[in-house]
Amino acid sequence: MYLCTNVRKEKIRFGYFEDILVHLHPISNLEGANMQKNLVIVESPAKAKTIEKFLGKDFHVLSSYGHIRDLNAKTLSVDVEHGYAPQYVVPADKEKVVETLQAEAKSAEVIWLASDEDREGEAISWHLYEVLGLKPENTRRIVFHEITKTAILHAIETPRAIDMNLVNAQQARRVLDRIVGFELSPILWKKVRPSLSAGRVQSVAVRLIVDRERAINEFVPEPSFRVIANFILPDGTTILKAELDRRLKNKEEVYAFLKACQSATFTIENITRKPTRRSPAPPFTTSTLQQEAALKLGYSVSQTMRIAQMLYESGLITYMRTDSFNLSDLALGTAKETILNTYGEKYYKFRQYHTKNKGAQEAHEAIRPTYIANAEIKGTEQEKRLYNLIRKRTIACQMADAELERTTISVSIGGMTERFVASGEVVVFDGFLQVYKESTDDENENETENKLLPRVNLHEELRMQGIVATERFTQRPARYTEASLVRQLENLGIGRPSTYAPTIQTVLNRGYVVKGDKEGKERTYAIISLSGDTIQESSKTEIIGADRNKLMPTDIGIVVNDFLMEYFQLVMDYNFTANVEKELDAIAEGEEDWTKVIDGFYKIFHPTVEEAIAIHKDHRIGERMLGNDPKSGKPVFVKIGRFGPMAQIGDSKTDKEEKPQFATLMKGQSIETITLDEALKLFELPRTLGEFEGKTVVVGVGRFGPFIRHDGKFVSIPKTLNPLSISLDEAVTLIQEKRTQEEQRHIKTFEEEPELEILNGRFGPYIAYKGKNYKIPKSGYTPTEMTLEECLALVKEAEGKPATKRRVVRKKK
DNA sequence: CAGTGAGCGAGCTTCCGCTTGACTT
Repeated sequence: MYLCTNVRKEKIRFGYFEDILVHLHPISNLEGANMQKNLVIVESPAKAKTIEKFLGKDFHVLSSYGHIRDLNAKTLSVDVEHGYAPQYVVPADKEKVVETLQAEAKSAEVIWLASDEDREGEAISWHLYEVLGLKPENTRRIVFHEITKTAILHAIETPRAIDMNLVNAQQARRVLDRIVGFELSPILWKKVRPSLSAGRVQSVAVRLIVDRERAINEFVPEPSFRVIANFILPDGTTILKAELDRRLKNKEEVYAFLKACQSATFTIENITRKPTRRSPAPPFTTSTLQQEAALKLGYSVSQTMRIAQMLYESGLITYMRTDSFNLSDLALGTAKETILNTYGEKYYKFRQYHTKNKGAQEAHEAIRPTYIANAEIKGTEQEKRLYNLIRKRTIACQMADAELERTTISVSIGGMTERFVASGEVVVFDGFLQVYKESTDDENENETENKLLPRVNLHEELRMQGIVATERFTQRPARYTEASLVRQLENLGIGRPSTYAPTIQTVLNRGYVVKGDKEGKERTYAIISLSGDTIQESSKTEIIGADRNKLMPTDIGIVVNDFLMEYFQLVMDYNFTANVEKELDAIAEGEEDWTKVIDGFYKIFHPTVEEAIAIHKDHRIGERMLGNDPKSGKPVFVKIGRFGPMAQIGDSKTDKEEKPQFATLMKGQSIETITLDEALKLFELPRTLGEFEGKTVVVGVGRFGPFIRHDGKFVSIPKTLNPLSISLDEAVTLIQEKRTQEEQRHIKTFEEEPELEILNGRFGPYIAYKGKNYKIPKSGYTPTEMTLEECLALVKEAEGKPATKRRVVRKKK
């Protein structure tokens, strides 16, 4: 137990763990005939399997499956009054692993703790040491950065002690995250909604998305005119397209400029050729793999990780949760060989990439194929595609630069200072581009790039064919995708490779963020063109701001974010994690005591928690007062209700006489932006539109959006119609449409067997029988002419087969 | 599939980082 109290560097060096080294048996002693019992413990079972092959039969290699001990999941488990002492327990799902390891350790001569060489890995070794009740004399701590025979044998020859400073840095990290998460979350349960959560990583992830959405809302596009001219070269046929070297501010400027051009002479004023180079991107880390797999293959972050895990378990790639650019000497060698064999010497270049964070200890390699020469793998189509991506990126990073030539032609306009400029890029030597080109999520990739320019001569006079000035607008900031959010988190040093995908899942699960589409708006823009002697103006429309599969904050996300921003700036600061990391590094260096670091934080943090609870004693977070109801004079406000954002007239706390009225906000409305008038309209629902066929037609909003009720049946109102202003005629049309759809749904029924029907569904005709649905094969059947026997035969056939495999959606709690 | 929301209030929820399976609803 004294191990987790303040241990200074000196104490470590000459203390408890030094004994482990002091009492080491010489290695040679281990090689005796009956002393083959070495137990090596690593973190991952796949790694265990590989290493066991390298070490031979004297070594048994087992896996701890990550951490084996943690703070109790149900309670704070940090004694904030007594030195922040953590209470660790072995979680239920780890009991079996611990049992196995304990039994094996008992009968082993020497136990080698071989968890990763980073903060978490060091802590895993220490927990193993404690939980398994290991003895200093026969326990050794070893580390290796790559899984190769030489690296592992070298590690075995150079064991060290457990680094308690590093362990303490991990304990500080763990305790801090627990305190932040478990002190903030309960405030949200009370003030906003049960089961919500806040934390050092997830709350900042939500903040990024909220901030971005606000920047988008506040963005005002600024127009300007982009001017492009077409010139005819002296040969009379070839066209040179060039853009004016500045944008024109407004129509007046455009007209003035085009008028001046009518009589101007255009001359080739300058031609420059500049060689440029492009270098390959470094090999993949978790976050860059996630980005490229999203851009090139369309995989979600979690999909990429699931597929990569399969490849890793099959021994095809190295570990997929890493932030290291490092490649083993072996990998560098085989990459070289592959490139020389396939592309030749000209294409090879040795490169070493350095991991960005300087203090980082490289626990793993970059993500690469285990055997780089291996171009074809067995597996699913998805696995093959991801493998190819990884392989190409790995090979490309050891290839020569691409050499390009950039040509710029400038055309002077008689008597003016502006120039028309055409630029093009030609690949002189493709180098790494032959294998891999990095993708970009920049939507305005310039179309004028990468084009071959026609041959022109200096001082040549050109004939102007036409000039077109098109109104363009500055672009709003882009919404985050899963992958671009991960990239931003990594840039800020927030989160780890193993948590990027789960963090996104958490903020989605809590309802802070949704992944979805946004419809664009139409915008008109002006085009002013000069052709021959005439200047013409026209206008066109374009759709702007449309988005697919982007992350957007919900009302709950915004309300929670604003609350956290108001009271817990320290934790919400984009630099908070980076600052914490500095402290953790100091602890790892033995310069700081971990409990003192935590105390420094807690003394600032905890009072803000108390303050937030006190101030918000009888006020819920996120309520916004809109004004008073003109009819009753009662207050109208919006807030987060049990079922999401809602509006309310009257307050039960001040008004004991009458029950308040409630109305759910409609899709697209937000607590932040809704006006009093818009909110009051919501209370007009449900509204009776009139009668149809002697029955009332009512419009309302339910759990699944706006609907019309008539004769006990419901019809959804499509997005194109506004439920607040829908007319009786429109409603009747919808009811009739639904009826014809219903009729078409029933293709065929059978008198003999009323339980069996042939129906028309979203995916075409199918058989419905006793509550289950059965597919009708595409060929060989005409649904309208099928007999009952044929149908029953298909049902029987389907029953015989095992149920179609279903994808596991999510573990339900 | 479909109009919910207080009131009296038990007992529950939650963090971040390591790592893989196991439920077939």
